[in-house]
Amino acid sequence: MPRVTLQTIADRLGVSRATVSYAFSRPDQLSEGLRQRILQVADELGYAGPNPTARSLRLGRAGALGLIFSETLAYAFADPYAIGFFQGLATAAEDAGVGLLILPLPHGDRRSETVRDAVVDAFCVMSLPDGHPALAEVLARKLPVVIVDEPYAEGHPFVGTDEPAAGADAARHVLELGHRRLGVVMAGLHEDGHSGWAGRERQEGAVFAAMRARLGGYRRACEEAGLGWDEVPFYEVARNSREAGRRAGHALLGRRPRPTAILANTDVLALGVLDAAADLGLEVPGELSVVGFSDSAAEEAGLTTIHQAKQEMGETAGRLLLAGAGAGPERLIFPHRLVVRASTAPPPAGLGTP
Amino acid sequence: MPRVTLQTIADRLGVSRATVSYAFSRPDQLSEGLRQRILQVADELGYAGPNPTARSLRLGRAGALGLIFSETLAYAFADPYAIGFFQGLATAAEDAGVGLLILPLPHGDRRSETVRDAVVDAFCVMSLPDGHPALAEVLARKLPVVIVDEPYAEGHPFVGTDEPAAGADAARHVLELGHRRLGVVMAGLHEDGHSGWAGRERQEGAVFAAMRARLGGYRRACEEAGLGWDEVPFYEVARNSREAGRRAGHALLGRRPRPTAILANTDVLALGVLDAAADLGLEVPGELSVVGFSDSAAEEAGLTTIHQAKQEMGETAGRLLLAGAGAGPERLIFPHRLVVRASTAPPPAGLGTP
DNA sequence: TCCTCCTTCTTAATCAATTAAGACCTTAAT
DNA sequence: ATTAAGGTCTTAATTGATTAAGAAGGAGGA
Repeated sequence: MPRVTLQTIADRLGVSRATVSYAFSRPDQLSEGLRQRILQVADELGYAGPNPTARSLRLGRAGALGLIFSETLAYAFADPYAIGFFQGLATAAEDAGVGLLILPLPHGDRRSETVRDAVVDAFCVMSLPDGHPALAEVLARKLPVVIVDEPYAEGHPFVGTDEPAAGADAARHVLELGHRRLGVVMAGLHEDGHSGWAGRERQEGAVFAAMRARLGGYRRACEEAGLGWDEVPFYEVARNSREAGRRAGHALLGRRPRPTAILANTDVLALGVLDAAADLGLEVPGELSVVGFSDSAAEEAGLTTIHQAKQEMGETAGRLLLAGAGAGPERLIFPHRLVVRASTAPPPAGLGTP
Repeated sequence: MPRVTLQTIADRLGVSRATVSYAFSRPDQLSEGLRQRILQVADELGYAGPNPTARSLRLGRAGALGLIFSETLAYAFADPYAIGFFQGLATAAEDAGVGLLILPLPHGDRRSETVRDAVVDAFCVMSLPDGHPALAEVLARKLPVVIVDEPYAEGHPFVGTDEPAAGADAARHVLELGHRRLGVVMAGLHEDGHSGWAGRERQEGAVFAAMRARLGGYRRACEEAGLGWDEVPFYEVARNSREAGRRAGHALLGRRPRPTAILANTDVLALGVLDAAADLGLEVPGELSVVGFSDSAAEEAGLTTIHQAKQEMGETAGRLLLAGAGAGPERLIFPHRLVVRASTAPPPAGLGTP
């Protein structure tokens, strides 16, 4: 079966290609009778309608927003924070009648033309590590771009959180409750798959800028409270999963003196820490306080966390992109908020502020 | 700033357009020296690389898989079953180096050209109600298609579950435990936003075919156990949310005689029913048994449910689509499995099988 | 009768690439 | 010296549409 195009139909009816095009896209440009005949012949020939790619080329618009994410798609869909953001982005796309093209980045160093070949009108870049080649590929496309959370790139529209302040708020909360023995667990610092205790070097060398900044916030709050950062055990995990959080929880809670408060990088991790506490028969918040981050899986578990306006961030990013490049290099920092629930309380008697 | 195309660069260097094209896509077709000069000029002129749309047109492939979903995107991202499926689909897309284009369907009857204009190589249609116009629009595109779960359309590749059997398995489980007083809550039967008790008519007239079939499974098991279907209170909810499940739970548990077992259409709904039981101080599974569906949010809650191979279904759908239309009208029914956890047990003494 | 205005359709330029086939020149072998 | 083979670049066809401008014809008014 040969391809059926506008021309096929035109030839069959002895009219010009333009006429057939008008029959589909501008009914008022031709007589109703001819239009009906065209539509009928199109149907008989099994014409699938004007080719979208050709249309796209001619009209100069793709009708889609590209979304770049550092993790595999499967992983992205498993992260509640990301999903919240996607929901917002999707809402904006929906309102504008454009699609959302999720672009897989090959995980190894397998070269890919994904970004180069993506048929999109704009790109949303989310959570890429410092120096990830995909950012350069995106910028090379010279389309409107907005970067979400990381990496920090001068001169490009950005949507994110005041990470140092948010991190400090989380830490300050338990410090003000009187805790002096903190522990920290973070996911998403590096891409090398390493899990375990992390010293100064791995902390400061984290390739995900937002997490590095968040960590800086934790640290500043501790130091301002007179707590030496080196006294705070720091556990790094490769994956943001509940199970990883549990293992980290066991590591942290196995230390002597045992921490009375644990700060987790994400809610999912925090839930894992709660699992570990349950394994050990530790009462939360009586014997252990836990703080999460993002308010993405926290409510039902009664987790104290930092709330982020994920959906609004997504919607805003979407609207920025759809408004085109004219918007200029805006830098939108969304407000966060400490949400105190049932996972934090003052430390057990005798273990708090002297 | 005028557009920079291959031709611009060709003119600047006094070479042909073809040569410039080769410089980008087939380096072995020209001397390294010229190639470098071309690349340099391209850089100087701010050339963004070969236009993907034009490329797509010429090559006859879009590099994307279209995904159609009946709900708004925001809602789709909130449904764990859908997310599981997406993960699988995304994995397949990732492996093939193509993107996943999520297409918003306008919710009202606002006409849209989304499907007609989507630049994709194939479509995955998921959970559309009977007679939804989007299916016709998709079929009109004459691209490879696979339908997931619903609607049932003869002659098109299908990926789904044996819903009648799965529904029956869920019901039979509690019936075999000895329960005689059942209650049912289901989401996703209609699109009219109605919540409340649903009689024969609304049950049999459900526009979502898979849910209709699942319901039929519940019913058959009951009747085979000698239980009249009309004796089983049936509550329908408009949205698949935990909160809706809770309200339905209160309605069902407010009846006298009170049901000793409740079958829920989805895990999310089942969690809501558990909330309602907790509100009423009912012990689960001592005083009430609850069965969910999909095994999407069930594990941590200890919920008995029907496990579905969401991810494999997604991966398979993706591979079918990427293999092209040659695959023929396959009909793949994935196995399901009753997973018994801590939310089901025999009914309280005296309330079970005579 | 002549002019104007519509309606309906056609002409042809344009969107931005890819690629088979051919032309031209150099090198090496016979 | 002749021929074949390679390497390098060009020509031109092709992908499938959109749309401004123009042409042809008929209707209506002066």
